[in-house]
Amino acid sequence: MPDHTSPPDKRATIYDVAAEANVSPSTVSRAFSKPSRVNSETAERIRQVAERLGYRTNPLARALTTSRTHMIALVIADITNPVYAEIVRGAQEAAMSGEYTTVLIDAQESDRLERAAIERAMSTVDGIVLASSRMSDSAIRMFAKQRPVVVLNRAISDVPCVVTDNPRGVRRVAEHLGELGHDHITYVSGPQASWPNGTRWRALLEAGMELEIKVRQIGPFSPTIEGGERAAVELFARPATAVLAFNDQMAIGLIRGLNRMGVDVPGDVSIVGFDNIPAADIVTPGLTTVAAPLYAEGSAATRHLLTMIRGAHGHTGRPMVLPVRLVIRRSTATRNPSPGRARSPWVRQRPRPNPAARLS
Amino acid sequence: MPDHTSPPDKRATIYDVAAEANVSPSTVSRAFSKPSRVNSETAERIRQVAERLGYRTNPLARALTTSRTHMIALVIADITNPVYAEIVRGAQEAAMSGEYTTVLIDAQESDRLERAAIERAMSTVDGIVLASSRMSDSAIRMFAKQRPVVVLNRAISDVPCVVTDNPRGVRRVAEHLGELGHDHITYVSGPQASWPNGTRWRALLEAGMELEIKVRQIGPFSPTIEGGERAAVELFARPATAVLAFNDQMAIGLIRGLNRMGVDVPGDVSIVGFDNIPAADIVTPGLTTVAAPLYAEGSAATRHLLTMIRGAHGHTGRPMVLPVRLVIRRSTATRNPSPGRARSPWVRQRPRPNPAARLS
DNA sequence: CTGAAAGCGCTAACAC
DNA sequence: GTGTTAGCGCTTTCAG
Repeated sequence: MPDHTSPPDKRATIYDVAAEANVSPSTVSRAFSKPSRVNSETAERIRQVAERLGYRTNPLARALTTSRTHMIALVIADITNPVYAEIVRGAQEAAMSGEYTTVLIDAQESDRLERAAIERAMSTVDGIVLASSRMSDSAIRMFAKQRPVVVLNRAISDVPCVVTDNPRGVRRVAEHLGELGHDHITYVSGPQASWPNGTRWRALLEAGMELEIKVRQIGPFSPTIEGGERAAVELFARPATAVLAFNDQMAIGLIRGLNRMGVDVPGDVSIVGFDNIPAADIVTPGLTTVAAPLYAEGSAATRHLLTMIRGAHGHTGRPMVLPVRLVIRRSTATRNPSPGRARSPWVRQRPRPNPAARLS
Repeated sequence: MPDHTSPPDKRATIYDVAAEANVSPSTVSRAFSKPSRVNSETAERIRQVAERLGYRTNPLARALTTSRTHMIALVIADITNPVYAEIVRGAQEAAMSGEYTTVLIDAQESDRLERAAIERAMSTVDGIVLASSRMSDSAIRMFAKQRPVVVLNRAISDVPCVVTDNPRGVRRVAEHLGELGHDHITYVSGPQASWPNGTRWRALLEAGMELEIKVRQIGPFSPTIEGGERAAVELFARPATAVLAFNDQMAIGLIRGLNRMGVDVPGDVSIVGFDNIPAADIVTPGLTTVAAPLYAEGSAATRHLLTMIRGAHGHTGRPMVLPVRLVIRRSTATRNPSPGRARSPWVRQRPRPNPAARLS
């Protein structure tokens, strides 16, 4: 049984290899650097010896001299939110293939926590990907001054950004809802510190203008199922026939909350989400939502970060924008399906005993 | 606009502080170590100077001498699986409060990937938490020889483990199903490399024995919604009235797959999952499942790891076992509700147009 | 192409 | 308590 009281095994060092291979330590070092600037014959011998001794270059020592740790930080707003899973995967993959290790930081939707965690990791990483950061622009810029930073899902001038085409997504939602006969859309707002939240609302305002659809906003609510349930209560007091939620979790919460109060989705109200998380496909009714290329987001941001770390100037011009698409499921339907029923959509104000009668 | 071509700002070093405060570097060092073994007056002065100079101790350099990086690795089987979210949170929290940073590694359900990633991180971390590792026992033992390791959701002799009370959970499921009149339970198996998978099956065998319930197993399938859907097809060929799935994702996939084929849950078949992920509460019908204290798992494992890193011998006796509880929702029901209907549960072999008629 | 020497920023022995 | 002296394992000048 291993005893970990004392520091772990001393591994073979560069000196051991050097001695064994009859060369100087610096030659061993050179044999392991990128363009192996060593006589290919001795290089081979060195590699053999290293293999035999189980030598592994010590990243810490290397980092101390090169000031490159080969680690990047990936900060996400909330690990509990499934959207980040694919983003993390994309980032990991890109990092891996660039010989980089990823340190994941979960900000738990807290500005304060996020800053603290980044501050701690700062000196240990070569760069940072900020996915859906809740920090202020100025805080982000401050970090960006000390380390390469790429921001995901947010546009900040002077910092390289990767975003999805929110305006286009919202526009598609508005068109879709319009075609179904809705002339009024309620936006259920997420965290105010969230950049896409503001962007989506503004895009909706604009789309409403062009398509002659009235819009309004309620909230903010927490971007969770629970937040959506709370929104349902408020929505119940100020009825609507079509709702766009900040994200899928909120949309799912909305459906649940409304059902509980006897409101039928999509019979009484159509609901649209954002993100296309896996759960969007398993709720009843299936959630109409705007899908983003999550994996690509993580991967693009990370690749961009790596090029910056390697010396590029991070083209800070326009943010890189990734396409989205509208996924239509069952949570959206034509308004007032039965023509004779021109009443308010919220006719049944009393909870029905069983909300399962939505055969429509 | 910052130029990252050259290494980032040289930060103030211990020497700068020493010079400014008129003390030796080692004194500065001492002033920053745990029991600050320095004249409290000069300690204060040093701290002031450090503050003014924006001095931050360089963790890399520190690690080089102490061989303690203050980082641990947390390896999870699949970041896409929501169970890990809370585990990660628990681990992060525990790590944080122990002044440790967590490096998250997503193994993507791949033995190979897992090993590779750990090998890369190995020399950079002081210890490892292996959550639901897919590696062989011997591989794990090998790592455990080089670094402190705590294994989560798996029992391996000679390595400290934290597990949940799978046998008890399964037992409760069997009892519950038995009370509902089921005399036969089908276990839908997950990954064979998964320890809890085998454990749960064996526990079911045993419980079946005692409670006089017949059991059988199908699979293995991938532990995802898709895997569950595939299992549904196989299940359709060999009907059952009660099913225990390896995890919630599979259970949800099962429900979907069965519904699609015209089989009603829980009317025709009762389904139970494992884990109580958030989605278990939002599917229709709500999923009966075995809940584990996810956050506590992550936190316990990590705290244990930290004590080992600090020199304890990792009491390798029995694994630490955490309690579970059965969460009963709508996916389980009494067998053959209408007494006159003593037919096979799979009477409707043709897909029904609408599976919503489950008012039970 | 290779060796020698210096040092990254910090801590750990030792002395005083 | 505090200063002095060596390094941790590697890279990087600078010579040859």
